Amino acid sequence: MKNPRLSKLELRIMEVMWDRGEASIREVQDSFPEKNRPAYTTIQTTVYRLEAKHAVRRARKVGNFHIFEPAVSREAAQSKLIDDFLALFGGRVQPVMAQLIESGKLTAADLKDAERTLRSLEQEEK
Amino acid sequence: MKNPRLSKLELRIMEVMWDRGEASIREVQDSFPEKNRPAYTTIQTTVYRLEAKHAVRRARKVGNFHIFEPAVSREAAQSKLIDDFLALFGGRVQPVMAQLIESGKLTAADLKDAERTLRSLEQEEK
DNA sequence: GACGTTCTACTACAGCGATAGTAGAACTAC
DNA sequence: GTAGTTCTACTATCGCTGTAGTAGAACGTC
Repeated sequence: MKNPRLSKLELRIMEVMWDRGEASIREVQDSFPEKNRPAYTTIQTTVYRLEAKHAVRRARKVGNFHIFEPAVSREAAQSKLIDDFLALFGGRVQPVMAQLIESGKLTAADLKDAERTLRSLEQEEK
Repeated sequence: MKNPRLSKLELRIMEVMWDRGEASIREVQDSFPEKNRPAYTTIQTTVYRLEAKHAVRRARKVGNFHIFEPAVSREAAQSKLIDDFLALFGGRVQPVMAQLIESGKLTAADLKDAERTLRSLEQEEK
């Protein structure tokens, strides 16, 4: 129940919540490009499911509509996502890195970046 | 149809195919730990679905059973997997790396490794 | 060649996610 | 305070995945 598994659409909705701090169903729907925008009730159903999973909660009511806010952090959700993904590779990071490099998705610049991140994290922990 | 999306169980079955080059349904089933081994027909159904997706094909028949072989490469399948995953992060590799580092799943040693892989790949391309 | 074993081909079903419709409540603008 | 708009709560459906059962064919052993 805590740190639930989020689907693609659910995650897309959570992004809006995380970015804004809170959002109504209408706001979430409007955040989709006009072309390819799900029906209001599609978003609604999915937000309700997020609520059932305790990923969002109703923050307050304005007029006749509810405003929702995240109940899980972006970090926690992304971490869960990555765990699930790594599990498909036997939980090992190495094959993922290899595949990323071979397909050209991970460049030398990305690696430099990663090293910087790592070092600054190490710094913090001291 | 080419480079299909594979589910967790499908992928687990493909691993056996890739490792051995070919396998019967029985062999695939036996590859699961005794504790937590799906029913024979569960594997069978899933192999049939892989066949429908053109991820495996029937290589030959021995006695009254079929032997299957991969029809997509591990690289292609993993690449698809990673693409789908990255799409959840807006197709960008950076947030994934950051999350991996922060959660401690990606260490300095892993990064060194990755650099080596990258360099040897660059070498090859010359 | 009869018997038990193993496999195939097919069917079934439940849970989840994406999708959206409908009825009725609530609100807003006159 | 009535009319149109918007939202809620609920319901429905479809495709995919994991799960497995059943009937009958094929096979191996004596």
